[in-house]
Amino acid sequence: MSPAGSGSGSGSGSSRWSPTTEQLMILEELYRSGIRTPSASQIQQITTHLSFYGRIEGKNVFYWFQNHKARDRQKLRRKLTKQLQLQQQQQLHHCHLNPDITNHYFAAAAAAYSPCSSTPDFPFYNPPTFLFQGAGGSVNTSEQALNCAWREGVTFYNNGWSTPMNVNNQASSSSCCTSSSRPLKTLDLFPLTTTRTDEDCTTPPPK
Amino acid sequence: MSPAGSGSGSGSGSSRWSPTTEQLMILEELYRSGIRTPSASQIQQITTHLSFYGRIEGKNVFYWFQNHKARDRQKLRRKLTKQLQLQQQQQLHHCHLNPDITNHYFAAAAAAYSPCSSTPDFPFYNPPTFLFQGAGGSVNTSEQALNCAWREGVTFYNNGWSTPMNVNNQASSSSCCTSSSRPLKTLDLFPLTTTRTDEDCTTPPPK
DNA sequence: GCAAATTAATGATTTATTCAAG
DNA sequence: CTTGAATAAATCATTAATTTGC
Repeated sequence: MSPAGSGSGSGSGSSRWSPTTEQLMILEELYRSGIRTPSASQIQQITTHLSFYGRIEGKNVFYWFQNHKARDRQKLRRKLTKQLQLQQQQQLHHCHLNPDITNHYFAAAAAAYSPCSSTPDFPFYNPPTFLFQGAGGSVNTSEQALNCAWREGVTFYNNGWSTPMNVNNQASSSSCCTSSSRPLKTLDLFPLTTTRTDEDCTTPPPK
Repeated sequence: MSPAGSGSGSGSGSSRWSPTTEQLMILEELYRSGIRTPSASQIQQITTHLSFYGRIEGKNVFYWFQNHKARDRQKLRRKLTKQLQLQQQQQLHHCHLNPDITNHYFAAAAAAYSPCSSTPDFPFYNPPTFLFQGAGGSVNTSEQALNCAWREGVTFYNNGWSTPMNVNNQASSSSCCTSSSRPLKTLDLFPLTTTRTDEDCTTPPPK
């Protein structure tokens, strides 16, 4: 899908972000590597990193993971449902099991766990909140233009979102609202070297 | 999770906000007066105003409206459902309608709209997005300690939330991350005079 | 080939549900 | 049991693919 070089935006002010292929690839890699609900600081890091490949904001990253997770789940669910129906039909056809037990949930779970299913992770059964560290936020945001205005993010109202955000990346440790001093423990989402370790992202701590 | 700091700097760290009676009264009045989903700047204003009566943060205001709206709705719904069931039972008893049509939704809607129902607003059928203005955000946040860190708000992770936030109110137009210049159109949520106009809040623009 | 029309993907918002403190 | 906080599900809305008639 989306061979769409999509010209990487270019067209400037389109109302909604559309990821460049590179951004998409990285996001998907992160997702595959286990990230599902990145923390605020992770989002910051990812955003900063991806902004090298084109215009992007934190909320885009946030939404992307939200949606990707949800739609993955939904896809899986749909598949299972279909599979289940088929099985039931076949069973009814074949050996005429008594259908009154209806432990569907069990069956579904079993189906989910046992068979092929090349995908390495079941979003559902992942620990919902991982990737925590005390680590604390207040990453030095590259997006200094960000409105501090409190909750521009949560209400989702576009009121103040359109951050100009120079597509420049990191640099600018403009301690805009940075709270005093922090460890700033970098999470190694993206290793600082250029080598792509490909597997180092966010191996979630046991919790 | 992460009771982490939370203590808002001050030692008083109870992990969750509980509104003072005054705060609650004001919030409820605002709710009654029609506010359902306050915009970011409204939240800022409300927060600032309420912070006079005790520790409070923007997210508290946000959540309060979210929950209040939702639970109002749910209460209404439950009431209607019950009412509906009663009616149906009675009807079945009385005139024995054929029950196979099952346009319950319709019935429910009808019931919701037509009869008494003293509550002035049906949350469901409110225009989902109102309270828009170009107005733009970047209110001069009183919470200068706010982490600009992008999305501390959206992910909801408490990572960086525990804003010290001096309970002082406005003052300090510490243009922390304030984007350049803005109209700062004050919305008159709280008229600067002491007279309470009681009806001036958020008459949503047609869209 | 190429736009207008249609459909499929998917970014962004809102609503419902769940968790847990008091 | 109430209610603040957080997440997941449903929904809306816009953009990209795709089709269709020319």
